[in-house]
Amino acid sequence: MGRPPRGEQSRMKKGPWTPEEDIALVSYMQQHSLSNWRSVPANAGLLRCSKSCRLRWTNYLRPGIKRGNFTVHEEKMIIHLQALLGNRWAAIASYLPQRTDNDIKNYWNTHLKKKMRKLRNSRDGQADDGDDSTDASQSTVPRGQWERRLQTDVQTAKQALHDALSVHSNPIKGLNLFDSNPLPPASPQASTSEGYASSIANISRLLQGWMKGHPNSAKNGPTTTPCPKNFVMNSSYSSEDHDSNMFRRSFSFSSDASLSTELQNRNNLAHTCQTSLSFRAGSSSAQTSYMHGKEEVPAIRLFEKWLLDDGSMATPGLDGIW
DNA sequence: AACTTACACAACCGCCGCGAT
DNA sequence: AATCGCGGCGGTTGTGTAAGT
Repeated sequence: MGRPPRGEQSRMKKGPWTPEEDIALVSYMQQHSLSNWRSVPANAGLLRCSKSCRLRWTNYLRPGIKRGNFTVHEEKMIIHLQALLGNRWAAIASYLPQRTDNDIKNYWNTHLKKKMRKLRNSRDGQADDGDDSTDASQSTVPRGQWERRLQTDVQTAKQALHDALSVHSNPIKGLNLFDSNPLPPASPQASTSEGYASSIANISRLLQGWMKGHPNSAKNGPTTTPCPKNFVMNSSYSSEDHDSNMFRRSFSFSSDASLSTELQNRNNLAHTCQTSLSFRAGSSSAQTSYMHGKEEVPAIRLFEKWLLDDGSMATPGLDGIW
């Protein structure tokens, strides 16, 4: 194999992706089953490194990604999964299949971290000291206190995750987190997706412009314009479209990529559950939950039970954020 | 209107784990 | 067992835009 020569690497393009590049990548991804990312840039005719292509695909172009503001439900999930798992955004993202880890990470860093800090300060009656840590890992706390705090945090996480999973009468006893229909926004403000919408709208408009100039699009009316195989660009884009629906109207795919994505996410969930159990195994206060008599309980069931049982938990300070 | 600041999000960088050789 | 390349992850930076002065 071998790395690309330095000179070649330096010729790689950086910075924001253009609509043409997006189209090239989407087109390639639709026509080829992905064997390795390394071959993608050359085969798709892109002057990008494989990493950049992978990132662009997974964080932006991949079908099934939900754009726009986070719902209260999602927000709760993130906050408490973060308390539970730490900054393991990929693991957290596996619980929110339509969101990317990058998206969640950004949302945490720009919104939730501040929110949590504010909350903590108001609870502790302290001024904002700029301390970003929000989990049980604060090293300044003495060990005994740290353990109690960890227990409290875990307890808090359990309660709130329980709340989050129960929102909108979610008929779970199991983790039914894969509803393909996004929950309705909790407030009119939350329903606006201007930030993403504007950027996607821009891309869509640029794509339209590009398609107009494209020979294949000549004489085509405002209907769908076949571009690559399996890839259809709908040029009747409306700026009133929202979130992923808008995106789907701009890019519609005939493959079942989103389905496979969901299946993958389900696998990720199972993996995450196992990971979480391993995580907890490191905590002396949590090890007993592994033992359910002599019965061997599947990891996912155990984790589910751990999350959802014990409904009498206090949620110190977390109510009232929303 | 011009400039500055804050914010949101996209993209990059560096590290790590894993599998292949 | 050691090495290498790839893919994935989390932290950080860059960039465009909105809000404020």
